[in-house]
Amino acid sequence: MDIRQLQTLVAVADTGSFSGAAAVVNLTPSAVGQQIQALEAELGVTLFDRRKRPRQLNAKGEELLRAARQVVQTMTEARMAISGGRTAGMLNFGAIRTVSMHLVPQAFAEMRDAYPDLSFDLTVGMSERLMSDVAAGRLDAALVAENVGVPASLSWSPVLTEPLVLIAPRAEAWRSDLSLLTDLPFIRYVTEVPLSRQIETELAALSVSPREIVATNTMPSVIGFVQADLGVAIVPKIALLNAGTGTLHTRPFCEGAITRRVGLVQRQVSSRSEVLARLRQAFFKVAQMHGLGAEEMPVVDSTGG
Amino acid sequence: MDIRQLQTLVAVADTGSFSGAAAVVNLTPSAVGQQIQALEAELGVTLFDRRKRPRQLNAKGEELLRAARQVVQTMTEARMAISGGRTAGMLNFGAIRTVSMHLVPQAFAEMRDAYPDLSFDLTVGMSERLMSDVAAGRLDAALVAENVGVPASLSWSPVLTEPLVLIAPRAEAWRSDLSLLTDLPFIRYVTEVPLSRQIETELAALSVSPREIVATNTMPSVIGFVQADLGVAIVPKIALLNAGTGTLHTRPFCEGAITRRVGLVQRQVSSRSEVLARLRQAFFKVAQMHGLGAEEMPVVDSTGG
DNA sequence: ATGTCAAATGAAGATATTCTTCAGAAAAAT
DNA sequence: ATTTTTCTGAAGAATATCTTCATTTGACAT
Repeated sequence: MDIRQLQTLVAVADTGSFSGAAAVVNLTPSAVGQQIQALEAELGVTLFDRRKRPRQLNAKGEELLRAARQVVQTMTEARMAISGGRTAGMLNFGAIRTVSMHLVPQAFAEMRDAYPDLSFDLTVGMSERLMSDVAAGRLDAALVAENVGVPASLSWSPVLTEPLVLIAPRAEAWRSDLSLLTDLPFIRYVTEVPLSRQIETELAALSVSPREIVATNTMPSVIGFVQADLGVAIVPKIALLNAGTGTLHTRPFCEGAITRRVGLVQRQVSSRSEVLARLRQAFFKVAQMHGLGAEEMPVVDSTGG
Repeated sequence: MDIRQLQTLVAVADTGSFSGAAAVVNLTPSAVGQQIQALEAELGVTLFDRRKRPRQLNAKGEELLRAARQVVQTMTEARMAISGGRTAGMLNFGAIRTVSMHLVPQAFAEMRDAYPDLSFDLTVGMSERLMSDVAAGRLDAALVAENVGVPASLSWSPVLTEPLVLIAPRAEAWRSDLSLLTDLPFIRYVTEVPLSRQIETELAALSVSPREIVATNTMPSVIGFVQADLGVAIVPKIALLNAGTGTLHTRPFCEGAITRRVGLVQRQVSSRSEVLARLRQAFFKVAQMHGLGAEEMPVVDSTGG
């Protein structure tokens, strides 16, 4: 089965006639008919209702058509990716809020030299939403948290490992972890993102049930409450890049054992894969500058050009 | 470009050698080499690093390999779907909670006659999660709410339209909609599912801000609170099938204008599509028996067998 | 180094496929 | 009824793909 046959099937479905399709794929109508016949012979079924005159796909034909569209789509993407790839134009990128403020802009800046004709559109959202936007093609890629279900058509690869840190007012620096969490009020971060669930889970695992005094749903306000001497909180280290840490006491939570991984999701087959491989490197570099590096630096394979 | 060429590329990647691949695809090593060369010629690039001896894919080769795997996968599915389809064995199905109790079991019962060798595994969850499970292949299909992002590889088609109804204690039946919502306490349904967001939105659109007295996160408990005379609530009509409505006053919310559509998600290309088309019909039938029918009954195209 | 060996490439010929051309049939449009 | 458009079929040319067999290549062990 040749992909060109699938392409002509798509053309037939789109134009509504064999001869129309012939014009689209630059063949004679006869050749189009033969290709369709070849498909029918190979599958052992008829694809068209040949009694009606505007030839109409039957159920099996529709079935094959859906597959054909998908195959043609991925092969077109793959061809583009292989022959140079789209290294210019708008790259639609998504990121979760914590990394959207410093990490992403700095990584984008790193890219300016290598790809001067590339521009960026950044969408901030929650991991699940960003993931489904990538799957649907509305985004080219996104930086999202780990542990969200990844469809088979997407790939997730780690970019940075954020430690979770315990923050408290300066004056309380002398206390132990346990004392901070049980003797001082706890500022809870309540949203629907995986991060807030993860913090809850980790606390429960340590059998710590802190006295809650304030619950808020934005990271800056969590930090603000701690700075205002109202209690302690657990936040990803990167969130502290925004606020001056002068008035805060910061320490790794659970000796840095509790971390949260953030990675790049993209479609398995994407015409942007070259740019994205480069972007991933840039993220690594910037993450390491902030002491958030993941396990190992990715290698770019530049052979076969 | 022939799909067999992509298949041999996959075989080469899997076995690690041309001759190994030759055995897999039932060809001579020479033919395998020629197929790879044909691919390279068509794309105008080299795919393998030919200096090293266990031939290794280069970057472009890996790119094509990902596309090839995807193409082979979808064509295999499509072939199965076309040649009879998998109408026996375990069908992994997902559903949101409200429909999992009556609608789904009844629809499954409808299927027993047509497909006696088919068995069902039902997973209950939230729409987003179910959707990503379908995309990842862990489920064959699922019944989920509308308005969640649908990846391009999936299709969503409506199955039932649930009206949202206002429920109140019997004694308050004389009140107007507005009076019920503003003069009586409101039992809020707070979860992360789209339904609870939708209810909030609709209330806000009507400029109604009810006095909240209780917030709870399960549908049976919402109904329980109303039955206990604590206030009014807004729930999908289908949720009332569980509880006896004897003690409740029920009326359409906004004259039935506010509805919530539930539909079937499945992969665009699936070897189960025949069974799923039939199942969708069964859902329609059962939904109409409960007065929840969507716009129109789907037509099954049974030609071309 | 050098020989050995499995594996990949290359050339040649047989086979199969896929295209175009042209003629005929069949449905739609005038 | 006639024209027009659209599809099918046969024949032959052009192309592609397979197998066979000889040759070359690179890895590995001696």
